[in-house]
Amino acid sequence: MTTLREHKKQTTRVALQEAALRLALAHGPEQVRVDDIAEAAGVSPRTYNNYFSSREHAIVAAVTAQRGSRIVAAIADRPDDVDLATAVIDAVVGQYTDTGSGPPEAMLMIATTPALRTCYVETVTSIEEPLTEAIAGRGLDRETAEVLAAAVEAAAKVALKRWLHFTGAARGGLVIATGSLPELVRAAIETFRPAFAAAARPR
Amino acid sequence: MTTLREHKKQTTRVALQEAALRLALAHGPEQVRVDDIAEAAGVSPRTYNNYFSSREHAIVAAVTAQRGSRIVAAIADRPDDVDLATAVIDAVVGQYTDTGSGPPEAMLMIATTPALRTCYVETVTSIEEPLTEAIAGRGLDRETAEVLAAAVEAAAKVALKRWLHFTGAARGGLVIATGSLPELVRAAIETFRPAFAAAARPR
DNA sequence: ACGAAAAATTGCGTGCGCGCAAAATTCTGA
DNA sequence: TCAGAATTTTGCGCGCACGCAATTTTTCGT
Repeated sequence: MTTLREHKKQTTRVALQEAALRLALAHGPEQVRVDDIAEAAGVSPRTYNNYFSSREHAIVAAVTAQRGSRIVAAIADRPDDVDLATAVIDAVVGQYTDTGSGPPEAMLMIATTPALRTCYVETVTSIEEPLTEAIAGRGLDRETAEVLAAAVEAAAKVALKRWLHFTGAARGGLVIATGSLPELVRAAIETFRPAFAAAARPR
Repeated sequence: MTTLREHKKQTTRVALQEAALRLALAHGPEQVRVDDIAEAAGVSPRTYNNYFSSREHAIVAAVTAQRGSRIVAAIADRPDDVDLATAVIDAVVGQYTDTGSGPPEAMLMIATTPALRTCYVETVTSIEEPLTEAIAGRGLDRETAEVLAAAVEAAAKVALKRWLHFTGAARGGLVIATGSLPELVRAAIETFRPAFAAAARPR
């Protein structure tokens, strides 16, 4: 087990995330350059892009880091007699509960900054592959698992966009009555329960 | 109807698309810079980015331009007694038939160039909004329509990735038996037929 | 037909993303 | 312990994306 290397990589990755979030919260997200983050993390600017492919990525990653692994764990921990749709929905919804979303100011900043908002929604993509594995692990063939995982991901994105839309609009004083984020996510994914049921039925 | 303006915009947009595709096919996609495309279209480099947000976008747009409007038309042209799922699936699948995909060399270039491949898959996103309208137009509430449209889009992306993966792999001499693109798209979306059925049922 | 309003084009400046090759660091086997 | 292999970090350079403000083009009311 090669350890020193992986450990160091993980360390600088976390250092970059935390530096990025801290600086963004302190000076405003538009005011922090990649060079600032790199310097704060004690690393060269070029190295930043070995870890994150955009300026916003590190900031958002500070909040969304281990989402994928948490979801697979949540699904795996569920007894096998729980039907697949329920297990998946609960697992994904669980990731969008207040707990574990990092400091509350962070989410506000992300919701009110267009570039961060976009990046945040895109990170939902990171659940696709683990979700596929988890679904395939419950006996569905891989092809179907991929499509269902993609659908869940898409539904989560839609829910997220709605929520961010309203949260962002709240800045302008206009607040429309709408569900909480977990409720929105659940309702959206629930649309596919019939598809899960049909896919789980051996044909 | 303000016409001169819109007409001119449409003209330069098309000029940029065609110039981009032509140059990319001629010299290879990596060898053509934004400035080259702009010059070939008789427009300033800065203007290029008023029309397309990335270097690859114009090239891909030359092939995918009016996909959204074609899909809504295809759905609208279907008699109302055809069930929604069928109408949507046929409409989307119809867009991935050989016809209308532009010159065949173009698709090969896109399939074998990573940056273009990524961009091409992303353009599927452009069907989301029109698809939402079309579905909502058939009597489903907007919320559900959005989620279903997103799922269809996601399924199409998965199918596209599979197809591109194999097409790309064919370069390396490894060809795995797999369906044609339309068949892949159809099979993927078919997964959601139950969800469409359940959503169409008034509750 | 003309002048003001609206909108598109353009040049400029800045920061970003990344390929490449050299330098530094870490790992492996003897 | 140490030399060579493997991997990571870094500096450099290029082209891209885009905000901004000035300029040019198109539209519209009279």
